[in-house]
Amino acid sequence: MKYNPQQLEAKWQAAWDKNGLFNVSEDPLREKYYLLEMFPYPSGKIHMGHVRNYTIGDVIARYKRMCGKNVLHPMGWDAFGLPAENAAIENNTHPARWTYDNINAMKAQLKTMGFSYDWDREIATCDPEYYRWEQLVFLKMYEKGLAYKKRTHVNWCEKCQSVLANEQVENGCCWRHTQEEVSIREMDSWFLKITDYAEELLEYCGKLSGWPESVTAMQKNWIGKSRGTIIRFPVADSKEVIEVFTTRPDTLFGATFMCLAPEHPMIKGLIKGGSMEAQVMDFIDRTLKIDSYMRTADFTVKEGIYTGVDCINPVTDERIPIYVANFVLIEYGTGAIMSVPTHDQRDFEFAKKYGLKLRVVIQPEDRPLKEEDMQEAYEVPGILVNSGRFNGQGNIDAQDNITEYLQSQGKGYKTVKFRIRDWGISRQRYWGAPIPIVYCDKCGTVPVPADDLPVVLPLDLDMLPNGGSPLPVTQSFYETTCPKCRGKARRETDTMDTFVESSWYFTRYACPDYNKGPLDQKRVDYWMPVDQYIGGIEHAILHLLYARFFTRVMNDLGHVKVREPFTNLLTQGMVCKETQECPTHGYLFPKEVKEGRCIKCQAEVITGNTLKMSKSKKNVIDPQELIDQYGADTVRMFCLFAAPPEKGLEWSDQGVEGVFRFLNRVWRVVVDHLADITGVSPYDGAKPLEGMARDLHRKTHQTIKRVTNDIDTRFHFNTAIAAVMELVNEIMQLVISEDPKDNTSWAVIREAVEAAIVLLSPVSPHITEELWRMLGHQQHLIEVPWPVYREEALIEENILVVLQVNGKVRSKIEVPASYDEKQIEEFALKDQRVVTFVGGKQVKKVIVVKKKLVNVVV
RNA sequence: GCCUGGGUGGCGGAACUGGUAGACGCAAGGGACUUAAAAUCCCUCGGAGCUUAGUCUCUGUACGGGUUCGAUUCCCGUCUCAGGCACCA
Repeated sequence: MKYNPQQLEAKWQAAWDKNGLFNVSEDPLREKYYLLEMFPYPSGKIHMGHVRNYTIGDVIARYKRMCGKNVLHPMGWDAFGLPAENAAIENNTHPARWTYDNINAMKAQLKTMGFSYDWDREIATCDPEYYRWEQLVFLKMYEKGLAYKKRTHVNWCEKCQSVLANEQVENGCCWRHTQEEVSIREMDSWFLKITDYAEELLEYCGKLSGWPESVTAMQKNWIGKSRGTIIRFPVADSKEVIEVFTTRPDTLFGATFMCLAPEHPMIKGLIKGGSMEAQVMDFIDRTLKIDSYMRTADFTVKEGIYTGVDCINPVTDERIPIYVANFVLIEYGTGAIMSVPTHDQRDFEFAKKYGLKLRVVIQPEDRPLKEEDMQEAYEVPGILVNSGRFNGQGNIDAQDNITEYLQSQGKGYKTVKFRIRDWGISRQRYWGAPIPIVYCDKCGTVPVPADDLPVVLPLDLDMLPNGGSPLPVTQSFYETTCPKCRGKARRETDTMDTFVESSWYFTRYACPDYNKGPLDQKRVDYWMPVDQYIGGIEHAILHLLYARFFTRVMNDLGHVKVREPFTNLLTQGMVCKETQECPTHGYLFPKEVKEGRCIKCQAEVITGNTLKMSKSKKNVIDPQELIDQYGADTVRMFCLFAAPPEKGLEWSDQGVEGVFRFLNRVWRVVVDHLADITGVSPYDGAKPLEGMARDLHRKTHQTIKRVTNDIDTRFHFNTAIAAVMELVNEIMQLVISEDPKDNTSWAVIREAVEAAIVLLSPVSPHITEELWRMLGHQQHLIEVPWPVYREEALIEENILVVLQVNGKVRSKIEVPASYDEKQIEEFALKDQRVVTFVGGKQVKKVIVVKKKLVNVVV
């Protein structure tokens, strides 16, 4: 009987489905385990990245289930988003139609992979029954001031025809359109007040012990807390005061000029009627025309202009000039800085360029520092000089002392600044959740009453050919009555960033059918938090930070008990493959290459770098084709075997072959000896064993131990699979080379075969299920308890001891395991090769490591 | 520049707390079976050396040092790759 994966996989998937094998409910008597993979955007087809992500998750889900946990393992769809609108225009269809067709297609594909999802909990975020609760949460946030609208400078992507959040801008470009530079526009926009939670989000980064440090480090970086001091500089000959933010108050006595951001609101007033008014305005106009990416690029030359106005250094009482400078950022600190050219490299360069004064206020301990000799700023610790009463203090101590002094004089105060800014969620898009707000000429901004929710996204309208949102031109949508005065009013036509949906979907999985509120507290409290979350590293900041923020909001609103959503996080690496390029036809799909040549022109194909699989580079493998050829079990196993999950996975067609060969070996070892194996019960440890049977029995239990350890504590599925491969190799050896005739040997073989099947079942669930039934079992494998190794089976009568002389391996001996250290040492010193290498020299020292090694030092 | 994480055979990767470096797999080479091929099975496989071809010797985990009886593993320095942040005052 031949291994026919397609046929038996379909059979078992149907059986699991029919029995509702993966559907779960709350059971207070059992320990819960919530395993979650990041839900996909329904683009139409699953790709290798999905397959890897979901396979890793499925192995853990099945493993935990076999260990007796009540496992929640749901799946759903991040269903709003721009591609649906573009596709709708292109194919003359509707985003909803396109989205739901894609969901159906992808769901069918996921089912052919045999993943153990509870499909009864499926969520699509574009369903009004989902986003109505999101709208409700938005209204509650609005009430508490956590959602607000303001006119401000925002990031605009021309391709998206929409505003983007700061987190969605990468290297000055849109995160979805990496070639599209983001421009700055001034617009009305809705924001969520993530900055209220900045301190806590940062603090908990240090407590997320189940997260990779790289991710928490990135988040810390993004939140960007810095402690510093606000210092008030009076404007000379005026009552005005300019506040600056600095992290280096210790250098205050060396501040010899000030710089303002071009957008600083006080500039116009300061220069009005002054000698420099026209020139300064011209400079500001020129600077602001340059887009923000170019303006802040590191190669942009530092430039500034004197305003003609001075201010007073509050500790030296000296008049210092005020400049406007292109490198000062309005959004950080106060948009004004005090400049200390002697101890800050940027200020040093600026001062040299414009001939400004230098004053050393920190002296190194080993050499004198003089202003006229300086080639660069002195930025490391030292002792304060030229700093009045603070002279002689170490500069680190002086930071607090000077701040306290300023505070006592009313000239400044200690403060904390964050880099993170509020989350801009307005999108000028159609295919998203409507923001439940109404604008009334009389009453102003009015929230939609909770009873009127959901504000349903209308489906009966046509897309605009230019790609813009049809909502602002759809009268039936935007025309409404004011909930307060019943007069004519206009609906908000912006929709929410799709990251809002993904910020709470994981809680909704606990109660997807609940219709009295966003969350059914009882069920959510049972399942939350997510015990293990798995997804791509690309969401290190975006989704994972938003979700942590949103969970805190939901907690403050009383919807969930937890404050952190994800206890453990696994970020899997990308799936990569080398690119192939034809000199005339550009990048080629693997199919377009035959024997190293382009099938269109026969030119020799250039093999390029190994890069993340992407359609644009055409270095993609369609998982469906692999499933059709080898079956899901092979595809799943290869994804796990080729590399540990957090590392990149390099695609290898031969590697897939190899895994397929292995599964065939497992198949044959059972099928070819079915009568012999089923003729006995698995070895139970009662009868003493010897020879190869004893070795195999030991190997079986060693393998159980290794695999359990690899999966449970390390998620190193590659070594777990390797361990089972070793076991299968040993089974084959006994079956083929020894050709056993006795029942005891077959009983040991049966024990080993069953262990191999059960241990492999989370990885390749179909073939193992089939073999398990062949052996006469009735249960589904997922209902079989995870095997436990027997300690006594691991005991070895002889152990191998490595003998070293001066740290070099010279011999290996087998000694009875019962030997103590003294006996082993005696044995080692008598070993012929050890004697040779000692060569009659004086033995200085003998190190004995129990059951492992002896090192003789001469 | 700063913050993470890496660098081990021809390749993907093992080596868990410092104790035999290279598990497992791929590729390659040789052999068995076969009229032949496929499939399958067996053997070899880091490098160099050899008057004893071995249970041999030397060498080898990016590079240079150190600690240790012993270092892929710990410490210091350097190079390099990947990801993130970056004129943040």
